[in-house]
Amino acid sequence: MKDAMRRLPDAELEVMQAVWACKPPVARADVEEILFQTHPMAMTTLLTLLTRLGDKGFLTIEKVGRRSYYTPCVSQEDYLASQSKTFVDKLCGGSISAFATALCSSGLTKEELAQLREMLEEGTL
Amino acid sequence: MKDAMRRLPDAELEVMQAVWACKPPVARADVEEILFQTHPMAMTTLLTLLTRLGDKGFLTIEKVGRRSYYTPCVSQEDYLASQSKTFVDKLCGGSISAFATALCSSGLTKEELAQLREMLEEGTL
DNA sequence: AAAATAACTCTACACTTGTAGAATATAGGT
DNA sequence: ACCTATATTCTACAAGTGTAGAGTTATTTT
Repeated sequence: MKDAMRRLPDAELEVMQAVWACKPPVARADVEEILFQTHPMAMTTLLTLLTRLGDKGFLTIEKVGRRSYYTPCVSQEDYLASQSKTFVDKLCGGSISAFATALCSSGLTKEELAQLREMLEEGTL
Repeated sequence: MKDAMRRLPDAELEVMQAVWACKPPVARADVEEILFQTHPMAMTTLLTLLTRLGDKGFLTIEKVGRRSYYTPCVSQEDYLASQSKTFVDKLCGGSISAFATALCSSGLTKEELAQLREMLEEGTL
């Protein structure tokens, strides 16, 4: 489906996830508040990462006075779908059985694996 | 199961995959031959990557005269298991349903998804 | 309107990654 | 023992990543 999409580095991904968690358009302060729980960083660091995400085409940045507002250009669903494909292709060499084996010994609980199986069952989802 | 294991950068992963594809201990030339198909690189580049994999604890390097032999310290299965867990945790925020949705829209064929579901069914695998 | 404040951009720097030439060391032939 | 081919290590460098201080600009307060 989704064409291979550039993989975001860890810090940018965390910022992106915080943005996705908000109703757009998103202010820096919103993102900051969410990240405060999991990955506190200097305000300028956050702004650098937001700018880089804009450069990479993951966010649209709109300026109003001295404020900037950020809106995702890529949905979390599309990003995850793309990365899932990349995972199976690049890491598992395209082998579904290798992927299944990996999942079974990944440390996911039996319940989680059962849940996954069931969700895959429900057709196109 | 497996503790979170450092994620290998793309080039190192490709080398590691080539090493995994051989019966250990593996000589540089063996790796080179496999990589020639998919990712040709200068010999010294390959040697740099092998050394870095040694430094990171993914390979044991044994010298015999001027030759070096490489043996994986981490199995492909363990690495894949670890990265699968990381994928669900970090990218999907631990949500199996997000993961399932991602897989369904990843571009994997209906058949591949069915195969995955069936392999998850077979108990511990 | 000047001063204080707040938000963003610029600059910076250390570390990682991808890549490979130069230098070194060693086995093999003569 | 010497020269040569060759396998590995050193050195190097550009681009990417994580991080944040210094500088700039625009809003708010007095």
